[in-house]
Amino acid sequence: MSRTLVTSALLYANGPLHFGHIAGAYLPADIYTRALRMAGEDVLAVSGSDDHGVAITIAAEKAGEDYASYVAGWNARMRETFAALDIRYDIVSGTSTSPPHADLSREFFERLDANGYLKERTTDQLYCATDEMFLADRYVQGTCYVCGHTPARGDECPSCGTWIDPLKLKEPSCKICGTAPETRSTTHWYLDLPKLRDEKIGAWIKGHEWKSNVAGFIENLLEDVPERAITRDMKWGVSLPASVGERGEGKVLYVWFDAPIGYISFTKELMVERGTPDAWKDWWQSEDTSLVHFIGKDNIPFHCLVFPSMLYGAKDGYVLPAHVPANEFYNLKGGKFSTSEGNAFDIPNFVEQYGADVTRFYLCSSMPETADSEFSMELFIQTANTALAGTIGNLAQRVLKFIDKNAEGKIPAIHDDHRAEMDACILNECGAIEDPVEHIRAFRFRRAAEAIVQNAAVGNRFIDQMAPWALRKEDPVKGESSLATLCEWLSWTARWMAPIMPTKAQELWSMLGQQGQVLDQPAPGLPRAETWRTLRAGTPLGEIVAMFPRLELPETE
RNA sequence: GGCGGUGUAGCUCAGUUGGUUAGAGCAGCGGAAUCAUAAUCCGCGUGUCGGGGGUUCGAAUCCCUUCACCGCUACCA
Repeated sequence: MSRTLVTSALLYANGPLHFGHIAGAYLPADIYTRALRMAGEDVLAVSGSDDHGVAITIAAEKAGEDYASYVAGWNARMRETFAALDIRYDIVSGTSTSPPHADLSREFFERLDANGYLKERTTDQLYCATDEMFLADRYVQGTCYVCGHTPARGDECPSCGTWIDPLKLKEPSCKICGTAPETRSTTHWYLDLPKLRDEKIGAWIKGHEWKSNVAGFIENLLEDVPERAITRDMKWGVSLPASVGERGEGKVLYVWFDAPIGYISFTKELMVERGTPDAWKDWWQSEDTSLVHFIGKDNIPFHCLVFPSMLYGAKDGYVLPAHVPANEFYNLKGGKFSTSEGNAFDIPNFVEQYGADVTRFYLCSSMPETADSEFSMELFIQTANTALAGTIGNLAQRVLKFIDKNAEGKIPAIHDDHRAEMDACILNECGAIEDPVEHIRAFRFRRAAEAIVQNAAVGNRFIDQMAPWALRKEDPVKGESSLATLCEWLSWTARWMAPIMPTKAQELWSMLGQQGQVLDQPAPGLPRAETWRTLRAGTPLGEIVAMFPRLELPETE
């Protein structure tokens, strides 16, 4: 049986999730997972936090917290945000807490080494004796040796644009404590990406079909692939395997190396919890698995080149990604989402005010699929009121209330005399019908959201055309048939909505008097005249509520 | 500086491997209907596809150039 393994980019644990992350990597993964599951497929969804790296240690020290609790704090915030938005994974873990992670990461190191893909190299680097650490370029400043500008960062001079070699910087100082660093030599391991590219990954990338916005990016990436260091001189991280001996002392795996391995570690962790410790191999080392990485465009090099290189280089039967549906960036109108500037919404707060499904729908319909896009409060409110309250919510309301008043609150029967006419009208004459799940499978999320609304509009045309309020007097039996048809349509609407708006879909499902969870229903696909009617006449409706209350633009905007 | 992206109707965006009169949603204008959360339905767009040049029988779609805005610049994740 084929399986789909869905991953969402691990959140770097030094800040909260904002809508850019959500629209880029998490919401699409959740929608995709739900849609495939409705279609009866076996799906595993994995995500979590990326906990290592210098940025985190510095931020934690600034905050006066130890690394582990600092990271745990952001991880907890991430879970809250997922809960608020109803984004679900089979496991959300963290690279510093997942039990199998350190060993598995070391195993990757050893296998890559044994297979000849690692190189050891000694270089000089700046070392701060006060902070007891080698300084990354961005943590050094000094005077530019080309133009004399001060301060110049360790990587680039803001004045003349020269690429700075930190070792040549005049009067270098540590950005953290301000003291002058010294030069020390250190040994590191490098991943031989050029070799991996030439052996396999280059051809694989060229032969693979990528999303259009990904394709261009990685092609020219291939031209100039560097060997990349995969170790660092610091304490916070995964220590090197014992097999490298004392040369590995005081060193850890570089954060980008261990981070993607987290996807595998978390899967292992989950399978251990489930009592099937070997089952992770069915997902990671089976030809039947379709591996899908949801990421933002900043992660394209890692997920299309580096991580596949690692998976291949381990030579342990790992699958390579089938799809990397990277999104572009989602900006806040007039700027970008930034945690530091306070122009990022507090998501749980936002959701409490406007509702999870409305938020999910708007993010889905404005997702940066092919180009950067933006979040606008005005458009959010407008979308909620026109597409959701107006087209979908109102369809449910006008049909169900009418039945409540005029048809005893039970699903009416379709009469044989009218069946053909009604089917032809709603299935063929009231407008094009699209299957949202089909779009979701193709990673066309915006189109999927649009399709749901379009299908609801078909229902609105049908009711306007049939005018059951007039038929009630002229031809009551036909009126009932039209209402029966509309109830069927609403049940399809609920199922079409489910992956994107699970809670609202369930609400509609219950209003129709249906039992169980709408997400447990098979994905509906497109209705066909012979088989599309499934409701039982006489079923009493549930309590009728307004699905999408109209929203107003806040004054403060 | 380098690399990359974007620039299509008032707004947000689609435009597949170049090909009939360049599309959607929202907003706007006109009309119909009144079951419904003043929610629905119908009709209405002469857009220099940022500017300029080129390739082609034919380009928003390929090439060159130019302007504007944006992102990244790899011991940053």
